[in-house]
Amino acid sequence: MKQEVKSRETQELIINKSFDLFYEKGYNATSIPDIMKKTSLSKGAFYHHFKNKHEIGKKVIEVIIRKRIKEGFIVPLSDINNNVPELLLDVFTNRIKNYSEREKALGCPANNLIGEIGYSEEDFRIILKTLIEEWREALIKTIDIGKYRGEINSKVNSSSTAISLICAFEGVRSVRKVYDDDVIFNEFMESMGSFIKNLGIQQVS
Amino acid sequence: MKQEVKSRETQELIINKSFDLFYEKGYNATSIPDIMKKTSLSKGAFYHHFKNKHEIGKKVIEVIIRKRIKEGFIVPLSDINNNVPELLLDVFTNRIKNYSEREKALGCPANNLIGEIGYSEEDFRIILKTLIEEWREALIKTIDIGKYRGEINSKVNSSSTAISLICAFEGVRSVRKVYDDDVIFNEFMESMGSFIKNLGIQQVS
DNA sequence: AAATAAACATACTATTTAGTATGTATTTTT
DNA sequence: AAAAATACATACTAAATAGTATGTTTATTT
Repeated sequence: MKQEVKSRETQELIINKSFDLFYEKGYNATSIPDIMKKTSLSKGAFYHHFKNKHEIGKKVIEVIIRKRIKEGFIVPLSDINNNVPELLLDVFTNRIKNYSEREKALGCPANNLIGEIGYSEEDFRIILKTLIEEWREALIKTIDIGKYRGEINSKVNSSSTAISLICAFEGVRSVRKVYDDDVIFNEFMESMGSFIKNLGIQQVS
Repeated sequence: MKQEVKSRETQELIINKSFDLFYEKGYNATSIPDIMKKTSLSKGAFYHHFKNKHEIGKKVIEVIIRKRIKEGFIVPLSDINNNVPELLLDVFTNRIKNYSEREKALGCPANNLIGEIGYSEEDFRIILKTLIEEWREALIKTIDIGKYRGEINSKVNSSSTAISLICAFEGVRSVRKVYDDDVIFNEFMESMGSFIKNLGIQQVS
């Protein structure tokens, strides 16, 4: 029992530190020795718990990145007392203001990983796709609730709107990475704001 | 004179093949030996023409990626006989349909590179920022022309709209990478289409 | 045509890397 | 309490890597 706890703690430490490094340096640029330095553990510890680098990559996506998307973008949508456009405005614009300088400069961990995978690393692609799908489904549900309540125009296509919100958001976090100020975020929030507000009024066919 | 031509041709070959590899495998995952295999040249040739890997990275961004953005997204905007919303619709949605399977699967080369750079590689960041700025300025001009002609609502913020278009577009090319079909593109085009059409009509304040 | 310089090729070094083999201390099981 | 298994650490191997040093051939200059 005591051993089980220790084992889990070690694994979590390795996963967390791996995430930090992948986020800062990228997946390919991070080596196993890099991870071991950060954890103050040995290579023996790593290979006792994980099969190889690919394995820790998968775990980081499945556990850490998934948790971040869930807590940052899916859970906040369940605050259904709030008006739906307000909710979307909050999740996709207001929250940007609270990002740390580090988060602004490093962008979205999921998106960074997507950028790194080419034809290779098919495993990563599939897990990341699942995460995006979970996010998208939650958004569709929220938009549908908005329609039902009359807060969102019934002509709005929930599915395509959901994808556009995700894409625009991932896009701005990516583009922001090349800037060293918040101009891009501020401009984006203005335009995104009117896009979301427009969901409530009559659309062009 | 003959030598000068040969030299330039060799450099161009190395730059082109490097771009192909960076696009397919990513910058960090591509080694100098990888590049040399693709060009059928030797290491001596590489280091005769370029100082190091970083140098070729810069050249690829400055020359190839810049050319792609210019030809693909800036030049088409100068077709000012066309109605501005139509022009934007063409550049940001219709053209997606003509992408090859390879381009769909690999996403946007510039965006992939942005994803890979963290705090490191400050040089790349600055060049990429310049490219985005050039793109943005061209878009702002186009939108302003649209306003002047009455094709775009005067209340539209040209600058924030330009950034949003770029972000959304980069975002969808990124998100598309994790899918293996065109569903995301199609859904995006619908929503992006109504966003652009909305630029022509009355906005919510 | 001799001297020079440019355009490469080949062979090497030093470092880093993923992954393995083998050890040891600590738990857990029997 | 002995045996076995777990959680690591240390020391290694083999391959890959960026970059250099030193050729050799071809073009250019004098």
